[in-house]
Amino acid sequence: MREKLEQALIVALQSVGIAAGSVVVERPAELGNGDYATSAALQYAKQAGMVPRALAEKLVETLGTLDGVAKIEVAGAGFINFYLAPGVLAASLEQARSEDMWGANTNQSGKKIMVEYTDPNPFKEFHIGHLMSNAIGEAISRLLQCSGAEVKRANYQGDVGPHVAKSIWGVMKLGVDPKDASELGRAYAEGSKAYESDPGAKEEIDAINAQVYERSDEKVNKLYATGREASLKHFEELYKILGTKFDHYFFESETAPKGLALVKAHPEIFEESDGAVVYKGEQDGLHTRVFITSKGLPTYEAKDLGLAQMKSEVWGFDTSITITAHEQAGYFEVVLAAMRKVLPDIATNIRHVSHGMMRLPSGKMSSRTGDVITGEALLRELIEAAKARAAESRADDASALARDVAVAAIKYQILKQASGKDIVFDRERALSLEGDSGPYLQYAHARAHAVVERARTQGLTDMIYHITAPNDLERLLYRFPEIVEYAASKLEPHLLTTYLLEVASAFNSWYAREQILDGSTSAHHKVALTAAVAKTLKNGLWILGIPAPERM
RNA sequence: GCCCUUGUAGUUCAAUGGAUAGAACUCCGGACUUCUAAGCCGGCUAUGUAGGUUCGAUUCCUACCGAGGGCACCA
Repeated sequence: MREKLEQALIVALQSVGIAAGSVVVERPAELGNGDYATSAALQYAKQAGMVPRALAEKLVETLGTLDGVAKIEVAGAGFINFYLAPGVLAASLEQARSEDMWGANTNQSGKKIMVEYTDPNPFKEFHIGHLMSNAIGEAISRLLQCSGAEVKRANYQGDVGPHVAKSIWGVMKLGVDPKDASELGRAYAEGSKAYESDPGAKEEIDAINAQVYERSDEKVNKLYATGREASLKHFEELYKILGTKFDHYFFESETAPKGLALVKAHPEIFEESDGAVVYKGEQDGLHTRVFITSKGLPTYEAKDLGLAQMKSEVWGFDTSITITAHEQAGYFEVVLAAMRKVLPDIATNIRHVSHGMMRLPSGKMSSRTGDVITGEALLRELIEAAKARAAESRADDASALARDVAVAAIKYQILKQASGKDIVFDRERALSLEGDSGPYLQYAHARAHAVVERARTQGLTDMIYHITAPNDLERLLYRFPEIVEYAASKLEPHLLTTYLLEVASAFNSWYAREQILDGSTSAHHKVALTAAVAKTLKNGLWILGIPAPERM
């Protein structure tokens, strides 16, 4: 429809002697300004030698009547607003009501895309940053799936490296149980502190680090195997609650030897400096980074080269997207610059998406100092907060509902804002289940679902009528597929989140005004509209990775 | 010092270069013997500063001020 209007406008402009390469037809923010609008008249008024309003009127006259458009009018300084024909809206409502794939598109059809996210490290806490990466990564994966792409979810975990050595050292020192995942986080904090303050401990930890790579010490091997397994098992429980199912797991213990080999095979690209092997990023306007330490161990940089190679070996992707916090953006650029030389074919298909960080009002969280809110602790708190209400709800399983509501609350808080910005974590706000929140969307969905169910038991069929005067809700629903497309093209889930809030809000207002099951003939249409709302919210929430319970 | 991100109501966030800058939380005030009150209706308050580009700037450019992050053997 948009393209059709743009084409018609270009033709109309030509008739007044203006060769416009392109015109922009947009969605007015206010529904009162039509379903589509253009400011072309304002843009080209000068060129046409006319006042904007006169040009706009001239264009409207030239456009005449368009198929699917009920009304075209000039407004404001010279905007041209298009109002869709009721039949067009009715057709899309019918799709919304009846089609399971409502909202999906085929823009990325046939594309194979790997999305890597969450990336927690065994032996460390699963903190809020991982929750953030998980929420964003899952939503992006689903946006791409809804665009027709074949998506594989990947999780890359650091099971070797200094943090592991610190944790193992802490386990030995504190004598904690390595089978207990939460104790490992504590052990890590202990080891990390000692590493900085106690030279003796630093030496021991460095030794353990080498032993982990070489598997040379029985006791360390055993602690390592037990702790690694406990961590990974613990993470799986969280993924289950969060609704993520990974297709591929990569580990630093696997990427390390590959990365090491890649760097060593390219002495023309990497050079030695102070005993380490580095890549001079200055040649690309960046900075130098170490790929192999002076002790001969691969750093994260080298491992990432190995990872890229592994990824393309396990699955021939068209694009691989890595989602990390913004603090790694600079690092990633250097790795990518090096990768363009070492693995040029793969590097062109790698994309990095960075998001802001979760901050405490007091400042940055740090797992090294233990100043963190773990993802698990936060989820637990949220579930507790949701329990009282869930117990009074209509849900068959109150504890399952409490969990769904908790996941919605935290994910919504993350996905409602543009991904580049930091999120200031406010406990009270996160625990709030009202207003601009995930549960608000869930509630609107459950409500709509309940009405449709009731209509079914009454034997009332839902049917979209040929609308005479479309209301805001009907016009809003029409936009859903476009919003999904737009959010997918930008890899920005928040565009969908804010839209769903509008839909839920419009539905709640409408619901408060209208009696839906009023026994009149229009009840058929109102139930159908309610079903369309339910489907839109359900599909939209699915894309965001937020559960949509049917009863609350 | 250099690089990246970022400054919008008291607070947390929106606004593909457009129309009266939207929500929510907080606070105040309402409605309901009707399908779910995690809901609805009404009220208060905002674009860091100074220039520039443009018919039009929260959005683009420049400078300044503030915040966060990164910049050699951590991930």
